[in-house]
Amino acid sequence: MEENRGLILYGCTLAKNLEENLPNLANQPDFFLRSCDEIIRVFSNVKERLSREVVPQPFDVGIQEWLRSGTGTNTENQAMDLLKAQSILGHSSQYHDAHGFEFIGHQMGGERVMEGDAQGLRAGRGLEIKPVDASNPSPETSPSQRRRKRKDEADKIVERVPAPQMGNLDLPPEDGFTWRKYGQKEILGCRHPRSYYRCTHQRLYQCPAKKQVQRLNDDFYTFEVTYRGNHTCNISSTTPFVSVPTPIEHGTIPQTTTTMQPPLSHWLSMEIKPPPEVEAAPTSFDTLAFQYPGGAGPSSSSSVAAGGSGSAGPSGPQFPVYQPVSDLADAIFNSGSSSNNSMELIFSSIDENWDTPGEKKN
DNA sequence: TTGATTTGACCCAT
DNA sequence: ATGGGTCAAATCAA
Repeated sequence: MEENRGLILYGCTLAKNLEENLPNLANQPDFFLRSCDEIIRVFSNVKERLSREVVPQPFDVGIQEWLRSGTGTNTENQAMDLLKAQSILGHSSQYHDAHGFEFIGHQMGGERVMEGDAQGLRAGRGLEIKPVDASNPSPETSPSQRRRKRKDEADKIVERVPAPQMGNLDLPPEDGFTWRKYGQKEILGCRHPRSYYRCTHQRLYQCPAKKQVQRLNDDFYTFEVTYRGNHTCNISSTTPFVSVPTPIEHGTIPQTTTTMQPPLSHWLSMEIKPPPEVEAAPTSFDTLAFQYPGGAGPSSSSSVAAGGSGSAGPSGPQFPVYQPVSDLADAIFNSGSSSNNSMELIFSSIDENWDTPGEKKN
């Protein structure tokens, strides 16, 4: 099952890369085809594997269980899964991020830590996630409650993530959601100002998610990101199918199976090495390589993730058994190269076809 | 024109 | 009284 997860993540990653580079592929149909073939190969592999496994429950439920148990704060597990996936597919690969960090995932006393070999280790930095109290997942909902946040320390998750090492160092780490900055303050005892963000879709969807971003006093290259509230908007800027650590997800099963995004800065920052046959393609696979948001990558200059999207649908991660690749390809072809929402289009298209009968949408 | 960012002011918890 | 979180007008950028 771990291997399957890695394969799926790898497939999604390839699709994401393809989506991000659609504008560059207009004149390279051959490379586009090869990329599609690779995606097809990955998902076909998953399909075969799943079909061989005995699944004692409906497939989509199994996937949701899998997502619930295997994601969330386990970005390092995703890293290892992706590594395994490439191994399964016969790709020689090492697991590096865009800065050449070699990731080592391990667990320390309940706290999950992802360490990089270079500066990350030097600074004792890593992915640090502190779910505080899952039993009280009450997102802020009304203006009258907004001043009570300080009391409600339970409703937050604190992460430490590495800052971009190149490009605009002031950009906060990407986490897969789109955020709108609404404030910045100098904080007593803090060398750097604290920035306040809320979900871009706060108004449209009454999404209460917020985050604070602050550099550490003693490590300019590390952000401490505090998440509060739970996304209800179902709209993310990047890859679907993965869960982000939010208070509501710790402990109880969320009422809505809103698919959350991981701190994508972590697994998006991991370079996916091209498979040999793709490397040999006329166009280097490097054009599809991940680039760190805020660095030289395709990210927008804003504080948030670049275009692309990947709504997983409000009824939770639906996963295809049949037709996924053809639908994906159709969506890509129909989305147009200039669309910023092509992935959203893709996955909404997929959702339409993969919705399990009986499950209702929001 | 529209959406995002900046920044000073305001409000509330401590 | 003070500090942290948010608001909202002004400004910027696409």
